[in-house]
Amino acid sequence: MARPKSEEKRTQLLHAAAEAIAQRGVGAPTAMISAMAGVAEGTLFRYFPTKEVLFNEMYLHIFRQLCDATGAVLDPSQPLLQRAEMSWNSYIDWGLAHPAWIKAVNQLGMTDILTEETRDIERTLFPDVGLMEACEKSELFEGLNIAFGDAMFIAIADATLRFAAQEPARADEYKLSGFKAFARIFLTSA
Amino acid sequence: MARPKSEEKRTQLLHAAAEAIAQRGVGAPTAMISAMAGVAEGTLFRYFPTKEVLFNEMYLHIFRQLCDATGAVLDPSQPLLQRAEMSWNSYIDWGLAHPAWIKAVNQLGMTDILTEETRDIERTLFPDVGLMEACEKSELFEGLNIAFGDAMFIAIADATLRFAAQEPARADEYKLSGFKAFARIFLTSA
Amino acid sequence: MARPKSEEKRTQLLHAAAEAIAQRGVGAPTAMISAMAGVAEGTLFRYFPTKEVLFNEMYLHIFRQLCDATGAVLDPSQPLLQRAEMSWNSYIDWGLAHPAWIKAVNQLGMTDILTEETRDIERTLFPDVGLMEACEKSELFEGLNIAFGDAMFIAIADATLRFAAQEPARADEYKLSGFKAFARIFLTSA
Amino acid sequence: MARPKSEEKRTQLLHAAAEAIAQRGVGAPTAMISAMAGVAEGTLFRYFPTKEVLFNEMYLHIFRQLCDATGAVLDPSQPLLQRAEMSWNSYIDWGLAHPAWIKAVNQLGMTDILTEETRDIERTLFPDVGLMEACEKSELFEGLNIAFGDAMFIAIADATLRFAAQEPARADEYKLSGFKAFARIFLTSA
DNA sequence: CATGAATGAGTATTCATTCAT
DNA sequence: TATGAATGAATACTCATTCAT
Repeated sequence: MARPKSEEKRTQLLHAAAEAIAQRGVGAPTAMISAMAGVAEGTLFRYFPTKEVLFNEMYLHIFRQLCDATGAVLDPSQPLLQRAEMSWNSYIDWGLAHPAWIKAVNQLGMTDILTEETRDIERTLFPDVGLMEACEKSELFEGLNIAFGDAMFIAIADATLRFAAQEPARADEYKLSGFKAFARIFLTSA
Repeated sequence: MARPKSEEKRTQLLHAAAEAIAQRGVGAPTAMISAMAGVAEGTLFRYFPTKEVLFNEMYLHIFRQLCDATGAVLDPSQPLLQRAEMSWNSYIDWGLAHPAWIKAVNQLGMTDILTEETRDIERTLFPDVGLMEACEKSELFEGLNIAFGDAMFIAIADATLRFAAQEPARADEYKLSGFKAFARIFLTSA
Repeated sequence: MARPKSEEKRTQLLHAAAEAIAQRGVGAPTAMISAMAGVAEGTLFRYFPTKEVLFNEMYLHIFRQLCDATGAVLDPSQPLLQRAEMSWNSYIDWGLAHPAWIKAVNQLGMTDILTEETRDIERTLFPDVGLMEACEKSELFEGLNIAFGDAMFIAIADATLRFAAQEPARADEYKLSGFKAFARIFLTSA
Repeated sequence: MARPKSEEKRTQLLHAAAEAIAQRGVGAPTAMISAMAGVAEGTLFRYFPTKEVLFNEMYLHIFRQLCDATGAVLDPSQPLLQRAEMSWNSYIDWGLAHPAWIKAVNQLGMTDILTEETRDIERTLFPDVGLMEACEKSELFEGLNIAFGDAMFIAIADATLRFAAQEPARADEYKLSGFKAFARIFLTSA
């Protein structure tokens, strides 16, 4: 269908929305978003029918980028440990490089603004680092939801990110320690 | 004095605020909060000068309760593993018993509404499960911020909580698996 | 009738009201006034049934003081010119000594808060400097409202006061020049 | 551009503000003002960011009109006496024709709502009737602020206006007597 | 009589959305 | 299609007044 004219403006709006949420929370006015995107107030609504739709699409847009960064480095021929570490490092690096986006996504994620549909798509998106399989095999997570592994990955990574962002000088140490901690969960032979 | 300001109303407002945030996010109207607390709109502002102050105090109030629950079970004579498990279980149990409060605290925690002062007090509050000491001794976290351990505890517990809350029938399994995973980080002999 | 207990509190409230209006205009909250008077919020309403009544009584109270100061110096045995000058000087001196009260009275005077009754009493209060008689006799004001003279006195004095207050160092010069100007109106032989 | 902001609406808001202040004082609600202007409540704030700004701009707008009326009749070739009388008459006529505006301006003028900037501009605006020069030359006002003359003009005119407005049938008599009184100050040969 | 907690109507301002240009 | 002026419902906070203590 007639996707509105400028794909560029769409992207600008998406990014502006993320930036605005990072700065002012989900209460950030649409007028602020359109201003940051360099378009008129009304234009925003030609690309997204409501603020909520904009936020949902923004969430997936950013999450997709995060997943791209995290998944791009996956080499199926490598063993789980290596793959996991590559992904971990990419995740942390991406997070450090895009603090506003991380903040926006985390903030939005706590909210009921995200629709069930968005949550469904989100689950689809996270790259298969091998944790689901590891989850299934692990006597620790036997029988539990296979997304539990990914959730741990993200939970620990986000905590790590917070400390790394606060002490940039030692970001690498946090990155490494965080991963080692994470690895112990999945890669320790009982 | 004419009538002392009612400690009960204060508490009702605090709890109403938590409930309201859980239901409608930080944009929840003060009118909704006062209604839920069973007081007049203006009364809220005799107890808390602004919405932000209310939210900050609410955050600490709830966090304090959470810490009380988590820390009450600590028995210094027990070894770290046991202490950690007791606290872990209390945390998860408390979280399952108060889903709205957990949601409110998490939501508020992502926000810039919390002042630096609130954050400072928060750090003071979390009970000493022994993770800071473990952090310092661990070769994993050597030299890093000693709050990293507590952060991991909370990050993993919150992730666990989310899954447990979603599948209440297996809450105990999640609780146990979550703890085992956490324990591997701190209690694995390298 | 049972005038409420403390005449002192009544006066404090009156003065506090004047001060509050000077500082914040007629929108000054009753709570501010009671605080400035050193009494509880509710106490104000035991002395004055409404804010408007308080303001009306305050207006007359202050105006009465002003008139006392202006009229006290009148010596009926002196000729008009001297009497007028004495009064003029007292008015200006009193105004310079009580800037907040002048401000409050002027501010309130422009407002519809003052009742017709208050206005009536006010007219009664201004001391008879002799201007009414001078008015009647003057071919200038023949047949016009005899209060016109007092109004001129006050109008010119207030303007003088504004300049004198702004340049306190030359207050005396303004006082003298203002009076001379005023005198030309009434005391010039056509 | 979508639609230019309407200069007409701006003016309507300005006039509505004056009318509202005349009727209800500076506490007049913005909702009342927008209603009187025939626009939506929110529209007011697209033209003036705050009520205070609106009031300041209104003050200057009205004062400018008053000055235009008063100054338009000035003919530099005429002697001071004639010029002053022309201006005086215009002032009184304008005031009688726009009682609400006069009331609004006087009310606002007593208030701290007017900024220092507004006061500065105001001083700039009053037409040069020749009183400043007369002030300088007069032995009466020698060395004093040259604005003293204008202040007297306005003070006496406003007092005159009040009486004239109250007895419209004799407005002309007040107008003439007021001017004669004023003239004695400046135009009496010592 | 004095107090100050409680009230709820009232107010300035914001903001998502619409629509005339 | 893009714009931004216009809208009015929604919201945080204030304040005169009441009344239980």
